Amino acid sequence: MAAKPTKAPKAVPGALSADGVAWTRVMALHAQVDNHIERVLRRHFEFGLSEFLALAACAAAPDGELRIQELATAVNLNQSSVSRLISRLERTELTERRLCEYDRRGVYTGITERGIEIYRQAVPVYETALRDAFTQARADATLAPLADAIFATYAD
Amino acid sequence: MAAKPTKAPKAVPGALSADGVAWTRVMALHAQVDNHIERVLRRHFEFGLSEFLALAACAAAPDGELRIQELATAVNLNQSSVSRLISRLERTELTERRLCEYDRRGVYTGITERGIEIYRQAVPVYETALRDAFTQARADATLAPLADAIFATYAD
DNA sequence: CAAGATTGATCACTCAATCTTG
DNA sequence: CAAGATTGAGTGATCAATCTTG
Repeated sequence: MAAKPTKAPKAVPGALSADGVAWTRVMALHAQVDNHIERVLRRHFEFGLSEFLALAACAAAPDGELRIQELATAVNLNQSSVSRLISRLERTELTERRLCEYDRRGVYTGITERGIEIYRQAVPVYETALRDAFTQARADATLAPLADAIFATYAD
Repeated sequence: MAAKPTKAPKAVPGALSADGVAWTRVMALHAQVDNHIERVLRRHFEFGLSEFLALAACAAAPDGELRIQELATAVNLNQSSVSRLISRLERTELTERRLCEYDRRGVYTGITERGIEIYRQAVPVYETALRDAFTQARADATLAPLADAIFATYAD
């Protein structure tokens, strides 16, 4: 979004701005990495990325439990989607619904012992899939600089 | 648990690496921007982001036409999804199927005059939605540095 | 048989409506 | 009435299978 000094935008009708092009790269990178992680997770477990993120969020929370709204933020989905997501996780005993005593409208989604065990197995699979996907993406000259920038931004 | 009150109590078995955290930010940013653009496009037109990207790809191609595989790369979807995508675009006369004379297995998806007109109207809507989404995302301290890095990477 | 495209079945996500509780 | 969660209906994306052509 930084102002570009002395470059006139292309007058070609239908041409995207520099920012538009940048976002196009982000979408491409995201699609590639996301698809790869999704496939790898489903190949090894009985769930995909949304379920993994939900388990991760619960595992990191106090008492291993979170409410629908909190989970929605953590997995980037809405209430409705999360309600169905935790129904899937519950079917395989990875999480369980716990009633909230102080506000009976609320429902806690708590990760089970089995859920913790499976999640721990999934973490290294996820991390490996992520690294592999990025290695693959770096082969694309248009994506390599973006891949580098992302990790550099959050390198501690 | 919690036997060490010192530093790094997050050395828990289920903790994500720095790269893992970085990708979490990317997913959050992508979800927010993607959702916003999708909603804005559908509010103004009769299609969403995938259709917009397909129109953009065709508009930028020689003769305004592309084959399924090329479109699949441009919009980050597979053959099957693109086949249905162009069926939708065809229903509203934004594109048309053109047979390939030299390889009758192939099919060209060509943007129509009407498609070009609508696409030109959509570009500024898309660009504005993109900027608005990023402005919103920058309000989140964990996403701001990523937002900056993305545009800086392609600002040449 | 391989490559390109389409179709049937299935699934995850979304919106809108509904139900319950504060 | 507002907030939190769930459910019904509809859509877009995917896999696998199929059809056609090289």
